[in-house]
Order: sequence, then C-alpha cells, then structure tokens
Amino acid sequence: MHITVRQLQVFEAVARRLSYTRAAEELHLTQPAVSMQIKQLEGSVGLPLFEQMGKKIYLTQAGTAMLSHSRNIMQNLAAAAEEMNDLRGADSGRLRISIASTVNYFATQLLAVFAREHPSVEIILDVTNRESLLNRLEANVPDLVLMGKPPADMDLVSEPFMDNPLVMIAATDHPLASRKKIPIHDLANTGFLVRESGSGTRAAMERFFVEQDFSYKKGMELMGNEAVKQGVEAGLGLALVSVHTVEQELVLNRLVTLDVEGLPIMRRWYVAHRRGKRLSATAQAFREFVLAAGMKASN
Amino acid sequence: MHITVRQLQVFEAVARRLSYTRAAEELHLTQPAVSMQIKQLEGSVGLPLFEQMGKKIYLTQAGTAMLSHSRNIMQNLAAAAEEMNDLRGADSGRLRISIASTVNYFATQLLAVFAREHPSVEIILDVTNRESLLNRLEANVPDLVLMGKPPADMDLVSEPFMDNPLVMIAATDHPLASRKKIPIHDLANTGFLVRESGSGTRAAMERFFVEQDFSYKKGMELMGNEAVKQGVEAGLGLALVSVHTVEQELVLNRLVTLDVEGLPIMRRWYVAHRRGKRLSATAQAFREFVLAAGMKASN
DNA sequence: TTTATAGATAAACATAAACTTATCTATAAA
DNA sequence: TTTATAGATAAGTTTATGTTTATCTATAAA
Repeated sequence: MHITVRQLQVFEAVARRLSYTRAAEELHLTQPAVSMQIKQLEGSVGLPLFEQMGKKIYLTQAGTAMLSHSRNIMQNLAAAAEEMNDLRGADSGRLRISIASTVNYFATQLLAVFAREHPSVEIILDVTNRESLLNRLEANVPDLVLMGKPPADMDLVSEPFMDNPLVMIAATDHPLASRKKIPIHDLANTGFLVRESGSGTRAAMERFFVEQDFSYKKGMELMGNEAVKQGVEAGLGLALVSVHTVEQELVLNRLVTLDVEGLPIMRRWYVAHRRGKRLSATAQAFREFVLAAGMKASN
Repeated sequence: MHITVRQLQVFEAVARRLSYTRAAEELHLTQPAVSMQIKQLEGSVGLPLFEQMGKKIYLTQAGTAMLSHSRNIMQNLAAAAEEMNDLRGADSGRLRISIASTVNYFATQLLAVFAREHPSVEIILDVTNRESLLNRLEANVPDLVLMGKPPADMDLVSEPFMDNPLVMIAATDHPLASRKKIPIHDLANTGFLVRESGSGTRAAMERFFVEQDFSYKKGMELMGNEAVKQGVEAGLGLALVSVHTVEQELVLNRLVTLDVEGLPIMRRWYVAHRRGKRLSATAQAFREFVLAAGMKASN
C-alpha cells in the first residue's frame, strides 16, 4: 500500500464537495488530475471509494471509512505543523538546564526571572556536582549547563557570565577572624572541611593548595555546600567556598571570611553546551538572558 | 509545509535506530537517500530534528515531538489499511437493506440466517412501503432492496428471487369460503380493506380490478399488512394480500382464501439495486444468498 | 431531440521527487 | 598517525506526478 498525503488531500476535497470538478477547482487542478489521484488511491486500498449514479457521485462504505481516517491523518499533520511552529519561537517547549551545585545560589534567581518572562516554557532544572554534570553533558541530557570553567577536552561551547571568587570561611569566633594577609602556612594545623570528590570547588581548592605548596589537614568530607557551611559554622574547621554561596551568612554574621594570602581565588562561571548542539530558540534565549544578567551584575 | 508519508517513514526509522546508515539498511536505501529525506522534512518543519555530536546523533526536542506525531500518523494509516482490508472481504462492514413491507414476512428469516453466517456484519434493516422504498433508492440509502417488480424507468439492476402470489382473504365464516371459482363480479357488494396508497399490494390490486373491469367497493384504508389482516379476521371485509403474509393465519384457520377467478395474481419478489452502485463484498454475498434461498424455496 | 454537464480516458510533456554513485569531511578508535 | 565509520554533498538518472489538450460516454435538463 502506498498512500500519499496528496492523495488524501485530493480525496478529502472530492468527498467534501462530492464532485471531481469542484474539487479540482478548489485545489487549482484540472479534473483529470483529480480523477487520477482518486484512481490511484482506490488502487492502493483495493476498493472503490466513490460510486457514480447518474451525474451524482456518492461515497461508498469504504469511502466513508477512508474519509474518517483521512481527516484524522490530516488533523495529525496539522497538529504536528502547529507544534513545530510553536517550537520555532522562544516561548514554548522544554528547557533542560543543569547547574553545578555552587551556581545554585545564583542561578535559581535567574531561572525564576526567566520563567516569569516565558511562562509557557517548561523548565527542567537539575542541580548536581561538577562531575555528574559533565556526565549528563556527555549523555546529551541538558540543553545548557551553568558551571565553573569547563574542561578543555570536552568540545563545549562556553562563555563566562559571572565572576565567582572562592573565599576561605570560618566560624565567627575563629581566632584569625580579624587578621589581615594570613600566610596560608599558618593554617597548617587547622582542619579543612571539603566537598565530596567530583565537586568543582573541591578540585579548585586542591589545585590552590598544591600551587601554594601547602599540604592541608583534611577535617571532614561533606556532600554539598550546605553541609560544609553548617560544619564551618559549628566550628568543625575551615573551608574554601564560592562567595555567592555564603552571602546570606556573611551578612547575618554567622560566618566570616579569612583574609588569607592568595585569596580569593578568582574563578568564573560559564554557560556552556556541547558543540554541535542544536539549541532551540528557547535555549538560545536563555543563554543570552544569562549572559546579559552576568553583564549587569558585574557593573 | 509539504510533509510526505515517505518522509515520516524514513524519519521514524532514523529516530528509532538513531543512525542514518542503519535506517538506510533497514529501508533498503542508500545512506544519502536517507539524508535527503530527513533534510527535506527538516526544511518543511523549519527546525532541525536531529543533532550530531561526534559520531552519535540525537533527536532534538522538535525531533522528539515530531516522532510522536509521526507514529500517530503512521498508526492511522495502518488502521485505515486494516479497515480497507476487512472491507474487501464479505464479513465486515455495514449492510443496508430496505424491504417492502410485504416481503417482511419472508425476508426477516432470510436476514436472520445471513446474520448468523456473517456475525460481524452490521445489518441495517428498513421495512417500509413500496413508494418510500423507491425514494430511499433514489437517495442511494440502501445497498440492496427486496420488493415487488421494480419500475422499469428507474435504472435498477433487479432479479426475481421468489414467487409472490396475491390471494383474496376472508374471515373463516365468510359465506363464500367454500365456493370454487367465484366470479369476481359476485363480490360487487362486499367491502374491500385496502392498504394505504403507495403500497405495492394496493397498486397490484387496483390493476387487477381494472383488468377485470370490476369496480370494487372500498371498505377501509389501513396502514400495513397487519392491520389489513386483523380487519379481515374481524369481518370488516375482504382483502388481496401476498400469500406469504398470511401463512400463519391460514394454518391456524383464522383466515381463509377465496377461490376467485383470475386469482391468485402471480407476482414475484425481486432483489434490486441502483445501476452504478458499487456493491460491497458483503452486499454481493447477501444478494447471492437471497437468490440461492429463492431457488431452494421454489423447488 | 438537442444541449449542457460531469467524469473517464489517452497521449504528450514538463516538473519534481526519489534514488544511486562517487566523493568529501569529521570523528573515534587502532 | 593511520584507519574505519558516519554523515554531508554533488551530479546525474529513473520514476512519479501533475499538466494540458482532445475526445468519449452518460445523464439531466431544455
């Protein structure tokens, strides 16, 4: 069976007008062209679809059945066309964003604003640590990711959108809280709370300590920024975190930053996607939105 | 937008295998042929449906949406194909039969047997008098009709399937009940119960009386055979009816036939349809069934 | 009976669709 | 670096589609 969309279109017109000639006019075709299309369709289905009695034509039973299927199919096609049409704009569809957990403190606000501006976009947010975020990218799950500096070997298209200074935090009553320019080696006996391995913050911290030729004393390993902050607040040790994650706590005076030499580590956040990714209009809009928001924040 | 069924087929295969090359193998095509079909579909919808990352391809969001529509459409097509396939056989679909009311006494049995032999055929039966039956034929409502001799001027294909003698009936206690060869003119003072005008039996009766140069005394005009029979049984007068309509009553001795000269009028029943009508396999099967049943009954 | 209308059919042709072959490019793996 | 694989691209061919023109048949209406 080799039914074509054209055949169905022509058939529908003939069935509706109950006239080959009228259908031909409507479709801007000649009458023989219509005759042929119908004949081919009848050949495909192996049954007559019309019967002619005198000058009038009628649908046969098969024709009636075919008409209903035909209209169904054409409706489906129209629905598909409409959805595609919507997807061509930036105000529809799904937007899958994965963000490194550190970025969360900043990004959720961004997303809230974007969601308000694009109410019919379904946003799927996924907050995770750097490592698993890279795995998701590898599996092509997210449209866009917000993260620290992406690895160079992964063929990503990335652009920085915001500064991300890493600072040393301590409990408010820490003895060095008011000292200036603390040499890192003065902290040799202090325990450090560290994020789980796979965390970008953890990696940045270790890189920094290696650069400084400082072998740190590992206090405790904790999952996620919240746990680290709470641990520091409770006096379990020091930690290196993104300043954005502790803005609240610094203002409320529940944590302090230590003015250690070489700190803060100046890093940046990036909006990234895999090279080759066909960004939807919505994803592009979000990307530009993030970059613009970063610009604004840095002024 | 000009989406073709072919494009959807190819697209579905690529989306399922997530490979142009595998899809091409499956469809017995070359890989470039597949590339082209996809490209055209993408052109039609105005969006990329796949994204390539390294060697792997993925569906885009638009692709995912399109795939679901695509499968819908192909399912519809398959459903249509299946229904057409069924309709090609004699064991499906609708069968619209209109029968003249006189034929009812015989035809309902026929239909019952046919219905039992073709259980998935939906039979739509319509019992009415000759005139309105001809109107229905004109409007191309029934597939087949069972009736008395069809008018020659209506371009019908008809074939007799059964004898239909018209007899004169009377109440059992009628004074002429046992007389033989009653001359018609002996009935000049008797009232006749007649069917409504538009009835074939009524027309046959009047034709017969005109031929016999007999002007009958009209007793009462009644709708349908049952009313006539009951009227005769109640002694309201005589009537001319098809012998098939009174078989029961004759056996039960509730009515008798009068042996009037020139009677019975030998008429026949016909199975007929409009010329040009595309009889479904089912309708053809029924037509042959009726003719065979008539043959059998006449032996 | 004549006339007008609807659809079927056939021939000839233009256009577009669907393929194939051959070649090229990029990527992943050896 | 080389090799194999996946897909893109270009050119050319076959097949299908749509078209016109002309003619034919059947029917309904004048």
